[in-house]
Amino acid sequence: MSHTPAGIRQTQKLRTRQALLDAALALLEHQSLSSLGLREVTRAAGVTPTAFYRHFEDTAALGVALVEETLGSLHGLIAAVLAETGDSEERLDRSVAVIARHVGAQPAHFRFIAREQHGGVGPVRAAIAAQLRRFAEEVACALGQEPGAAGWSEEDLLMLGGLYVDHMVITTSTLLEAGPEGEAEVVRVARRRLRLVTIGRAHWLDEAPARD
Amino acid sequence: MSHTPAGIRQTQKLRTRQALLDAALALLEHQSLSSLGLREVTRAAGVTPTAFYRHFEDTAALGVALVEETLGSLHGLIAAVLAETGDSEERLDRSVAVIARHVGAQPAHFRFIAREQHGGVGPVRAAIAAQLRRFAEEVACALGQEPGAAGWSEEDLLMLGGLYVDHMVITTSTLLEAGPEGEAEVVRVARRRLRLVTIGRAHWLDEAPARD
DNA sequence: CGAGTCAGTGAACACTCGTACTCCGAACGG
DNA sequence: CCGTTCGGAGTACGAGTGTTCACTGACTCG
Repeated sequence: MSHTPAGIRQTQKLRTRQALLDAALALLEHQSLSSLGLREVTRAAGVTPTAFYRHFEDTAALGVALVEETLGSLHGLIAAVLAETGDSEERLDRSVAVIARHVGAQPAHFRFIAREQHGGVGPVRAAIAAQLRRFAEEVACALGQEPGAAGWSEEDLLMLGGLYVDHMVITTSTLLEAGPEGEAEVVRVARRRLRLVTIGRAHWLDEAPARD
Repeated sequence: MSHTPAGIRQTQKLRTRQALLDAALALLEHQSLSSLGLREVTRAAGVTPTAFYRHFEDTAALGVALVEETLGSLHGLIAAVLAETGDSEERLDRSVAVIARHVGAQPAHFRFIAREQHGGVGPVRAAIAAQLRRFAEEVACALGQEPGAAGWSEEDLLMLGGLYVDHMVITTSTLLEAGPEGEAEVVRVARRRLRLVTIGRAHWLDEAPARD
């Protein structure tokens, strides 16, 4: 339903495109994008190397597509979690839980992001940085609408949003390293860290100098 | 002076070994370790591919050596900075300044660390993680000896040390992305973030629940 | 001095890689 | 219905890869 105006042709095209993306993601579990071969991907996807060019110009372009696939659908989700009612403590726990659940559900996607955030492929780095900046802005916006944010400058809100987002990223990669059995401990420490930040937030206006 | 018991032979060996490390580091500026070719390195170092095996088993082993070279000499430095007298604000500014100076002095080394921290080469990831864990422990130890740390559990000190270390890493990679001209702004934001953490630290015992 | 060690050489191995061709045949649009 | 479009197959090429092997010659040490 909804709008699927595509014919059989475009459907098949999208199908193989997705096969390429999936195959690449599976291969990227144990290596990084810069060492991923075009042929390697097509072999795993069950297509000929030449077919790759019908969908992506580079493996770099494929990487950018993977970034969109992973992070593109996450926007708004954080804002939604932060917008729910409850005190700081509750919202904090919920946020961490949401992250842990997402990472547990699609580990390969987040491993890819963590790996390529500082990886060797420029366009992919840029795509990830752009998405994370958007996240930071969204978080800052959500924080700005809380009552506790009165008196905060826009710059400090962005700083705080970036802080939260960076910690989100760190937490995901720590979760991936820890594996399922270490998840509980990682979540526990992550919550403590965020709690400390929250406490600092509550006293920010009392003690932070106006300017430097 | 000191102890250089090595003959001409071992000296030359160490010289080419260093040439390999330097060449690799230069090449790693624009790519990641997993895509770094053995031949590529030897070519840049002015040696034949076979000579590589006299020094390293893998490119992975070379990566581990690079980790040691970059982070091995940094231990104690942080503790020294933190041990200096002055209030939190001063120590905080000094720490950030030290980081900025080191990153500015040897950007390639830190770019390598940031890139391979979550990169595709397992042994290198492990080596970096081990070094960072040591840093976190050292920071925790230094913090524990301050008067303000009275009443803190060892676990919370480690949590805080890890928080500082992770932020150190984030700051370095942000500095690298920003380049020399953006350094001042990055340092400014980094200081603010640390200040927020410090404020949270000051009120931690008042508001943090005992256990979860 | 002379035997032994060993860092580095050079050639050859069997691959994999990205890319440029031509060609096929099913889906498309007038 | 028929000509066109186009996703994908197949083949081939040159370049680059990691690794092995026998070898050389300068340094080391008894």
